Amino acid sequence: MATGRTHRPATRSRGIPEATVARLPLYLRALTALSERSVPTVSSEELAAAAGVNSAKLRKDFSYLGSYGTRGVGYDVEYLVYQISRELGLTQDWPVVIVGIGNLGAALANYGGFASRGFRVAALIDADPAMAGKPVAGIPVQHSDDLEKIIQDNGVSIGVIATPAGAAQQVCDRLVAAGVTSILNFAPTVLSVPDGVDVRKVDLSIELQILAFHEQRKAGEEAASGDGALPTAAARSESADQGPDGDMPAVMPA
Amino acid sequence: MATGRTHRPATRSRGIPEATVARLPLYLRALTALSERSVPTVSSEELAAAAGVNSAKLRKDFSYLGSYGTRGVGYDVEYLVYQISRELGLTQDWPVVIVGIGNLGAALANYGGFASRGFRVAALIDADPAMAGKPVAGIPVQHSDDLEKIIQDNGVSIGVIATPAGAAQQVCDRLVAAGVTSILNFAPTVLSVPDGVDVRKVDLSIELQILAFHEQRKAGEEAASGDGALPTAAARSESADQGPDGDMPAVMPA
DNA sequence: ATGTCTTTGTGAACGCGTGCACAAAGATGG
DNA sequence: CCATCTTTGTGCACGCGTTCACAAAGACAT
Repeated sequence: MATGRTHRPATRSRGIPEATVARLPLYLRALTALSERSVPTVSSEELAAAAGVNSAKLRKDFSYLGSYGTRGVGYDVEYLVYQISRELGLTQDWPVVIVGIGNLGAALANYGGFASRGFRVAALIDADPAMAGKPVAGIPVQHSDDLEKIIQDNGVSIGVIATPAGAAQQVCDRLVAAGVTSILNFAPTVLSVPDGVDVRKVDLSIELQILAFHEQRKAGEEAASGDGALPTAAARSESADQGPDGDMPAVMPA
Repeated sequence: MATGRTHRPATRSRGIPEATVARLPLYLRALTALSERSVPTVSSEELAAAAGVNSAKLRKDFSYLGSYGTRGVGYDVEYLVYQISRELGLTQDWPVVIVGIGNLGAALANYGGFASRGFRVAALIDADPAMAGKPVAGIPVQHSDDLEKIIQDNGVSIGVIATPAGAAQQVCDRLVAAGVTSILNFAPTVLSVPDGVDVRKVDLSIELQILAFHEQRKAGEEAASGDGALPTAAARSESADQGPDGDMPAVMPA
């Protein structure tokens, strides 16, 4: 998994644990798949298997939302889809801006899974004047000079940062000042934001490093790294079960 | 953050907690930045601030690696960079294959932050015959028919899946059968893998949904959703502190 | 050498998340 | 209406992760 919670005092919002919130989208995806197959009800056991979690955990998660199941039967798929969607705030439209239209930004802009989840790419913003006006994914790129106006005109509260690390904090500050209160950060930097602003971070490099750690453990051990030979301070390394909407990865062209 | 741990029995590898492992790359990035500014030593307080964590947590994390600090002074930057790199297995070369060269796969292939961390894109693989031979990021795309041979010839143990969800499990199975034991999955699907194989998942859609949840909490509450009016089952919704290498987000062209 | 001052390393307490195991609830059949 | 069977909802215990707070360790000055 490529996630990491940033700047979140583990504040349990109205009794729903953060860990549960993080799993709701997972359940929702599995449920939507069932819904498309016109499955009327599902047991916690089946749904848990589809979502890849423990069934007891799933039931406990749902218990935070209320008692939506029927004992002896299971959960009504359609009803549960609605309840989770509502809880996640997906029944409303969320305009989103993407800042930094490089390779990644463009890939994000092309992602088709936004709309089906209530997210709408309201604008693409880049600092490069040469990009301005050029359409990406059918949306013309706008220059970052107009960032504040774009945010306000569209009532945007969620921003995606896909700029180089050096620009991320500055972009973040402007987004926040303009009214954005939730940020998804792809830049490899720790963003500092005022209280009340949520930041979530996606960092491929970190994910790979975590995999490498475990990989080393699996492969190694017998390789017996010379633990004794500690280097001096100068010895630095030179260093098919298809989702409903999401038939594509998070970032995929149509 | 766009991460989610998948299929990991919280097995504490040789005493290093999983949560600590997930933070090591963060420390490493901060340390590398200090190293580039030729800062010789750093205190836990300073480093923690740079990495965006609590200083006590950082010290405890480091304590799992050993006693690398000097009381009254702090940590030797270069030495710590080396120790963490070694612990994460970044002192060796990790050949990686990317399967699914769509928008995202291409963006990943162009990511420059791989090499500086010991990761090397050994091959790009796609199922589309039209893609075969076409260079992406200077690397010719190979057809998925040759997947097994590519894995084995290059000694690849880490695979990145950037295919549509429908193909992900099948690709995963083939990767695993060919010898891959760590997978970074960008497809919105729960992958099932045998024991001994690590899977980490990156899902943009989930991250946005989590943000939407908190956003709704912040904006809402007074919006007073009509909780009483429960819909029938049919009422479904229609639905600049620059990192060293990582001057770019995880996925950015050179 | 002695004292002071800074910073590490960690013992201990606390809180969250997980999973077990079971009682309560309801469906279903006779 | 009663018995049986399935599945939920949850009380409880356990373990991991976080944080506090402080003793131990060393640098540095005198």
